[in-house]
Amino acid sequence: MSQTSEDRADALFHALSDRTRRDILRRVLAGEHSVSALAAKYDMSFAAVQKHVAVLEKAGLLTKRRSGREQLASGDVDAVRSVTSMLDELEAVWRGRIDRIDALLGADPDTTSPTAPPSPTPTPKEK
Amino acid sequence: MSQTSEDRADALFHALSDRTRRDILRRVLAGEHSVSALAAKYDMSFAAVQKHVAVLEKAGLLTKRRSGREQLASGDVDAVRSVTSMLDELEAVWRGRIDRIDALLGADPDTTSPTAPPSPTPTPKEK
DNA sequence: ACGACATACAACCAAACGGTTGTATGTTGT
DNA sequence: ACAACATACAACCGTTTGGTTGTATGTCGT
Repeated sequence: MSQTSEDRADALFHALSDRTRRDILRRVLAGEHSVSALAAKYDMSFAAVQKHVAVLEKAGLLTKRRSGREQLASGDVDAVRSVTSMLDELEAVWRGRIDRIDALLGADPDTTSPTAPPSPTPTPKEK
Repeated sequence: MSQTSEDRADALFHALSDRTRRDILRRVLAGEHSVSALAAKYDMSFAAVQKHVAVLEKAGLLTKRRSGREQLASGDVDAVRSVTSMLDELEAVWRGRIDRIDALLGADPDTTSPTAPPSPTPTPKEK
């Protein structure tokens, strides 16, 4: 029921734990790519790549947009940033200042990030 | 055989993809804990927790140090930072600043042209 | 209308994962 | 010496993962 931040973290880190998916993510962060354009880059079946794209999409790391018969995928940099902030939280624990573990989901105002755009809360989704 | 950076990324993200392991990592980043002290915190067998610790150790996220009959684990914040820098690299790709990353991508100048901002933003980077 | 293309999805399979119990080995305190 | 503790590790088991092939549906160009 409750979409805990841990559920989301599970999905994000799991999605990032495969090198093909990380590579796909790099490409779609650089620009839109259709699923078949992506599939052409890898030595595996189209269906396999399609599954990888689906994993990334469910984790919120990319979004798809239909254009005719193609499905164009683009990376969501905010999701990447949300992972970064989870790691920053770990680093904060290391420094000894355990702010509030449950503040990990968002609303973390005092983030000393050099390029901090005002888009904290990642896309809420269900699983 | 030297493990490639992708192998290392696989291990790091996989290690972080389990919530119990993330919780263990938080604890050992805050301070040293013996394996049995960690195991006492979770509703699972000692062996299960021991396996989680081993996964974190193989990924380089924690190190163990023997003290008598106990094995004291502490988190390695540098490993956490290395993950952060991987994500920063992804964000750099998103910004269009593909420094030497296209070499990692395989250097296929094919579908790369969509959103290419010619903005030479002198944002500082660290890795 | 039709064929080639783009995607979606089900069924299947081997391997890896996350857990268990059991056993072995070393360490500490009495 | 010995019992309790701390750890390591093997064997096993059900589920998930990452891949395959096959089939179905929708879209574009001619």
